[in-house]
Amino acid sequence: MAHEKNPDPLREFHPHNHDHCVSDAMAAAERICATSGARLTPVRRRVLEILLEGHRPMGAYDVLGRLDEEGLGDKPPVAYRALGFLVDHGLAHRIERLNAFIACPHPEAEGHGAAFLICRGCGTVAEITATLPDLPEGFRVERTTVEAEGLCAACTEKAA
Amino acid sequence: MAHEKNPDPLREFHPHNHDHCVSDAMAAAERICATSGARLTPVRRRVLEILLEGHRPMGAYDVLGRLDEEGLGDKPPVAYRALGFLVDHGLAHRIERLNAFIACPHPEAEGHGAAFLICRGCGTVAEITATLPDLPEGFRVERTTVEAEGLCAACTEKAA
DNA sequence: ACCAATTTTGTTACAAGATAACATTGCCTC
DNA sequence: GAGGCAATGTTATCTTGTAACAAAATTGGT
Repeated sequence: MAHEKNPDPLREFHPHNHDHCVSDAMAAAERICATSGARLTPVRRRVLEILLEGHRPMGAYDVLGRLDEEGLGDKPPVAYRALGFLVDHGLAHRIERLNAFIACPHPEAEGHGAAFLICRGCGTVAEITATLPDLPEGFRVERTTVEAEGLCAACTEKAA
Repeated sequence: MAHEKNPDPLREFHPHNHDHCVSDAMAAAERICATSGARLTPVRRRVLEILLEGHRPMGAYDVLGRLDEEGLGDKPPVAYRALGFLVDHGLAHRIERLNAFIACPHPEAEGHGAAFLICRGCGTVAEITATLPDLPEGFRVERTTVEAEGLCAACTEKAA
């Protein structure tokens, strides 16, 4: 079974039924972990849900606060370890400019070139697929960080 | 007077006369500040020199340590303010993945698309110019972060 | 079922990175 | 030489992230 086609990449900037994002991404995460043998333990699963529900970048300590409320842990390594697991398995991404993490909305489509549009107005972040143009030879690229900060359409209007 | 043509972008990964980098970039910085009216004060100038001499990404506290040795200040804001000035004026860049700063080797050629190749073997960082491929419409990009981590040619050999 | 190996979790204690806020000094202009 | 602005000095605190080790849970072999 193949994954669905990648929907509107700017969906994040518009109203949409976010429950679908959450349930779809959770189902995809289950499949990915089942396939790879990775263990989506309770804390890891809950952290992924928190990120998906938050629907925007969250700092490790934001996530930790949520875990603490739910009795799942209150020490930094708890959050960092779960977040590290999710990032390692492509279920979440780290947004470097924000020192924050965001759930990957379509983890089964990944591997290649994830890029992020960060609206400085509303804080929304959209993940898009961007192929990085030819970097010089003589350097073996292993991971890329591509983040664009600016204003989404709605915030551009408001600012006008 | 126009600036020189951009030399080998992977120069950073090879031996080269780094004194030239330093003096050229300092001269360019002086010109830029003279033109724009920005004030390249002693601490700011010295921080730029430190970055240029270091020739690789340096954390704010690394820079502060150097300043302290020279009696130029020992409180974090001293370093952060000078680094902020340099970044704002395109004389240095922040490498997000490393929480570090690096001098711009050719500040008069900038404005457009700076990207960075980060060798995880030797820690060297090269700045290149990369045009970001078409991002979706409906988002006004103001700044981009493009960083590629991997192995430079020399470190790839060593690892083999 | 039991043991050994590995992975995951729990916890302490820090290290590292960054900024808010306010006082002071220097610089330019009129 | 007074007023305004830019830059510096300083305190204190906040945020982000990790090293290190102990304890518990899971897995796999027999």
